[in-house]
Amino acid sequence: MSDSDDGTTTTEVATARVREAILRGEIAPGERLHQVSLAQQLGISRTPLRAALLALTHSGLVSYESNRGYRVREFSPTQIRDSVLVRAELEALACKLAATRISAEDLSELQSLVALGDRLLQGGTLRPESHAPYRDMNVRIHQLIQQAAHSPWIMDFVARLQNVPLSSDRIVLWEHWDIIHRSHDDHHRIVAALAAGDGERAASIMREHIIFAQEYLLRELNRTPDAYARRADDKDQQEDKT
Amino acid sequence: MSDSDDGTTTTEVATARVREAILRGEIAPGERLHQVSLAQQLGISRTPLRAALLALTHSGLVSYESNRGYRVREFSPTQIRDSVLVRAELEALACKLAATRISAEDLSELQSLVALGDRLLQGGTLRPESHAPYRDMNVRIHQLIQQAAHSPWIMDFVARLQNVPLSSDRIVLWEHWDIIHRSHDDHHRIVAALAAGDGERAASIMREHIIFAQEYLLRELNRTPDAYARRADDKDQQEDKT
DNA sequence: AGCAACTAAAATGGATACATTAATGAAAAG
DNA sequence: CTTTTCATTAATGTATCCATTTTAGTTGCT
Repeated sequence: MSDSDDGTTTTEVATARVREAILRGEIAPGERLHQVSLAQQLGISRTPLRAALLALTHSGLVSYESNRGYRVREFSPTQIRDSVLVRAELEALACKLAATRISAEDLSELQSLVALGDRLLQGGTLRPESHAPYRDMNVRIHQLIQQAAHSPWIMDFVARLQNVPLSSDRIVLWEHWDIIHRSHDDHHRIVAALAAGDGERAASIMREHIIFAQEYLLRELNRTPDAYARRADDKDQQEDKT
Repeated sequence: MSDSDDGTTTTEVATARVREAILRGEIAPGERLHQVSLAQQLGISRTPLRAALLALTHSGLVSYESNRGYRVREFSPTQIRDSVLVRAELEALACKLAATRISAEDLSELQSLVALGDRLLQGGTLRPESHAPYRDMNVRIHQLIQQAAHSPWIMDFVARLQNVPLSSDRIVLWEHWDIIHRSHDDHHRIVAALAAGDGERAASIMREHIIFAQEYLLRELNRTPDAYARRADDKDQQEDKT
């Protein structure tokens, strides 16, 4: 087995490593994923690598054709926009379900997360060292609501949609702090609606919250295409257990 | 390789066969899927079988734990109900998207499918030999709308949700022909709304169309639990290429 | 007699060797 | 000179073998 064994199976570490390589853009979309060279590169045999590629196929990062191997999946601009619509609908449904099912613990954690966001945004802007905590808070809020919905499919499907480039809610344009403020105000309202048991209202806010963020991001990238490069800086710590 | 080679790979036929066995209920939910015995039973080696089990895991029929093997996934009644809510939301979104994107060909196929349903329902009831054509028509309408939405995720996610027992739109209570009539009237209205470009209206009807069907099915199964047995009679010809 | 620890058997995870299919390039014919 | 066909090469798909982990059974101790 590989030297760096952290308790998990070789297949799982291979999945994580190839996944990161793809998300970081080290392998271009459409590019072939040679089994032999990749296995050598990772220092493992083809067996666990094939399992990893299969896993990535089903999490939507890789495409496959019989006897013709695996490729990094590529997405059209339309597909990218559509993926956000689907995610918005799913997270809105999560709000509806969570409103009647959320536990007191989860609700209070949501409220403290919102309060944490307030502290990070104190002074009107975000200091660079607050970027990572803010992004983590954002991710955690969304995850927690999905978890409170107690629907395995919502979490699973949303996780797959997060793999679509430019669709992840982990991409934040840090310099646009007015937008960030508005976005965090949405968080306030969503959590308040959930606390009040008003799932429909939480869902409405969530839907707009997600769709606008994507729309704004794409608009800005059209204006200043170089902003995309910043995305690669953000380290990836999201797991993918399908 | 196995004797019955129809052009596809061993992994693919193994996936299909295990999938059918699970959907037919030949392997009970929660039951272990022994790799050695299953491979022997199928007359193949463990390698393609493991690939098949991994595929089924990611299509949601099988669960997996490291070093502890695969099991037939089991679903709680709540999960079953929730899965239909998710599907309803996804198919409603498909309507919204399809309304502006559907091609003339797809639209006319939808209209002829609705007309076919009218012919099958002539006389107020369904003859037994019309059951299969009616179910296929129903499935095709839903598939066609998803296809017209041009969103790979919607089709993919809905396909996974169809694997949840009692959630498939291929289950029809044939003796309740009044319900079938109402359901087909929904088809009329959905297609008409799509033709008129009114995606919101099509979405509303679709959502109710799906949620009610499930609600009614579960209610009837509570009254006469033996009706569930009929499900197994319906042959399965839906493919799962993820 | 009950519980714990150790041992053996069986099942899963991974590596290697073999078979089959697709891709590439060269050679021959039009 | 282009095109088609055939042969070679390389990559994927499958089978078998080995390693590691889990689990069940048994034995010994309290």
